[in-house]
Amino acid sequence: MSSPAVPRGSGRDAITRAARESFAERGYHGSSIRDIAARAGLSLSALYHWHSGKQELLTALIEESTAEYFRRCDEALRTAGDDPAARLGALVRATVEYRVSRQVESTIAASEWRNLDPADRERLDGLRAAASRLWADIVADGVARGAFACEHPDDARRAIVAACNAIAHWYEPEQGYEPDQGDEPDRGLAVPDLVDRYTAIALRVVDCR
Amino acid sequence: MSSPAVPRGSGRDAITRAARESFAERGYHGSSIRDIAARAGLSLSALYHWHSGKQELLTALIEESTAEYFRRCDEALRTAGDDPAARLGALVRATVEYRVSRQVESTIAASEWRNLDPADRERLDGLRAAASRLWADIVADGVARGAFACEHPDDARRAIVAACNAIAHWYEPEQGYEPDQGDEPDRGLAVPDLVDRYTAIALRVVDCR
Amino acid sequence: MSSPAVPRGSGRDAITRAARESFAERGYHGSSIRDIAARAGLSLSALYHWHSGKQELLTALIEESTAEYFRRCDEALRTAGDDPAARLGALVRATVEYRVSRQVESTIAASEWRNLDPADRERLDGLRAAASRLWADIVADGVARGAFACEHPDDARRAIVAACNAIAHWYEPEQGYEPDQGDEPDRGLAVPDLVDRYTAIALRVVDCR
Amino acid sequence: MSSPAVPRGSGRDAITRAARESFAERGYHGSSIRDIAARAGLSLSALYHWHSGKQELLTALIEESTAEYFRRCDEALRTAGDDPAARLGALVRATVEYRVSRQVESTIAASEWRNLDPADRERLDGLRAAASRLWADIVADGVARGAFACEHPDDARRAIVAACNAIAHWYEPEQGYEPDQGDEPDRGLAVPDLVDRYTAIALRVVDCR
DNA sequence: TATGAATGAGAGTTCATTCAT
DNA sequence: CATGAATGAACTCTCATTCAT
Repeated sequence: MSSPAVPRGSGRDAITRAARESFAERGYHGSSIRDIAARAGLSLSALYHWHSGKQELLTALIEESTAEYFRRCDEALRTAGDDPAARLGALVRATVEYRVSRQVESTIAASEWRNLDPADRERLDGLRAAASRLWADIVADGVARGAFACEHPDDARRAIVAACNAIAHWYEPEQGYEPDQGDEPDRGLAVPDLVDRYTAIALRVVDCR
Repeated sequence: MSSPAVPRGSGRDAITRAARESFAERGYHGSSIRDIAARAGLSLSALYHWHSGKQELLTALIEESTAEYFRRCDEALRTAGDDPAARLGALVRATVEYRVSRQVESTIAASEWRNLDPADRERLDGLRAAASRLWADIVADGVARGAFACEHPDDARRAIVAACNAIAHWYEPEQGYEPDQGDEPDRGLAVPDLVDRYTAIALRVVDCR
Repeated sequence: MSSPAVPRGSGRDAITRAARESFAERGYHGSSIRDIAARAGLSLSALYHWHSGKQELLTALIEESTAEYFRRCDEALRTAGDDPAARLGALVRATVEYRVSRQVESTIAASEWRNLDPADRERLDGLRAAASRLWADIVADGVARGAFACEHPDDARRAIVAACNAIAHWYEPEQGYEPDQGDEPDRGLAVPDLVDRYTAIALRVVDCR
Repeated sequence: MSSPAVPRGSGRDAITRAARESFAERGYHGSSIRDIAARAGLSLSALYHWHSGKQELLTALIEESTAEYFRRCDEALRTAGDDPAARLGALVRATVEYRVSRQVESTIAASEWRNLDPADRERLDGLRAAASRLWADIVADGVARGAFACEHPDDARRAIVAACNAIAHWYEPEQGYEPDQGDEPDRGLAVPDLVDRYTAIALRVVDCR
């Protein structure tokens, strides 16, 4: 009847995309796989042809996104040298860029973590803890070397991470569809500028000399 | 037959409590009204005797919690005088105290906001925006009067709010059940100390002179 | 609209009855719980109000029927005295009466045994083996005491049991709805007569002197 | 990629074999056509290339097996002479040999008969009735000629048939994989011996002089 | 020959809710 | 006040089958 919205053979991506949208809008438990399949322009059965179920859709999404975050952190720190401020800035940059480029996925990861199945959650909890350690080590090092003067490094770290993460909740990309709707001054802020701003904030939070 | 877990007449509260627990653990869509009734030690029908439905349980919880936040902000600002730093500190205190004393409810409010029914959501959106304005006005005022030197007041505001809000995700109250298990240095930190720490962070974020 | 086929509160039995019918007609996997609920004149949800699921319907049916068989065997042997022929006759009577009075359930038990869930199956396998031993002991005893002259007691036992069990496949109770349709001479044979016939056969199979 | 488990061109048989296994293990409605294809080491589409569907797999299996039973009965009776005992023995032999050599198929035929589609079922019902008549005629003849003294020929016939048919439920072929595991005395009994035993039983059941 | 992609119908089960008492 | 009984809609997932290549 109507021309098929999805070209033959490309069902997998269509479903992944639809799942991402639906999880973002309604949450995991609020999303029905019927809705996901419909969004993808496919039948319910096609979804099961490509994926093993609803849980797998969530797991794949979160896992891929979390892994990317780690890759970004790793790369950023590898080229950051030894200076605590530079290292802190590198991590801020990695986090901000991740939160902006993976705005939807990173938000889903944050809010639907508990809906991972236990085995996957445990595995990924490891990654999370490792990330937390990256931040903690840098702050501790900065304090130890007298670069950072903050009295409560753990709170500083948490504050910085929370601030960076929150970006995904409000940021709207540069070239939006409705540029005239300019009631939000930071709409369309370029990412490098955003990184600079949050790096500055982070350095103040740790009280960098 | 079995001794009633719930004293007569206190059914309403028992249900409210059970709903709070369940929403916190599994989210709104992940919670079943049967599970809530069971947690409360009551029958499904008793739940409907006291409340009009699942939606109402969520709305009441979020509304009450959000209203309390506003009361706290209001009171804090009323006694804060005119100094920008003092006013910012007052708002930080109100927010931190709220996030700690209403740890569970405030988290639910944040994550289940989208599941409010449209009418309620719209109404409460107004409160949210008002809160955002409280913060924004204080920061703007501080910048205008030269008390705060930060270049990007909106980002500063967002960072502070995010940091304060995040407290609910990790804070564990003072008198825990296992005080010896001291592997988390900030476990059981007293609330006034917490307020001081986050006030200091906030002042650094706005670059207060 | 139409008067309810099922009086309030009596849903449990209606469903049990419907499940028995459906399992008998179509087998376990061939029966849908939608069909079972419809046969019972109830909604799908009512089925789940009374039972925990399809599996439980099968298990309850088979378990109850199997237990009854054992009760019958037990009682029959308790009053049978010591004579091997009498004891064999007692077991034949118990089996025939069971197969006739529980015609449908016993057939389901036989054909759907493999669809029990593993835990239940294992438990009931114990009962089955015990029944087999009852038969085997009697035949062995009769042979040992020279009462039975058959050369292959295991085959004799199996033949007798198979013959008794098969009754459920063809027997039609005495007062049928259409007594004129007399093309089957044994239709409506009285149970005591049936017992006598099969007792005689059993005694010939073991070659009773 | 992977070495094909199934040699080219032998797909048809592989599927028939797999269907037989699956129907035997799980029953018709409990078997999925996907599982059958997987067992056969073929794709779902290959199954449909060779067969027209699930129903046909069942029909073919039952039909072929039932036809073979008739061939065996026919042949056995053709060479059996006129003596009632010899003729009864011939039918016992045909049945036992069939039940042993087609152990799996004959069991499926018995238990899945109702799942044949109506047209096929009706046709094959004719064969069944004819078989029943073969037995009945022989018994009646023996009784009429004074060779068999049993009082209830129909019950005798049913008992004999049931006993022979039951063999398929317990018999284990001669050359098992673990011949030492001799806890079942009749394991591996040679077929001619089995035939002798059941012939003897049958003759006792009809009370042959 | 043989395949991977796609489908509609239906499976068992759980949901929030209402009714009769 | 409070209950057990009952419901219809929706859920995730599997089914046998067909299509396009």
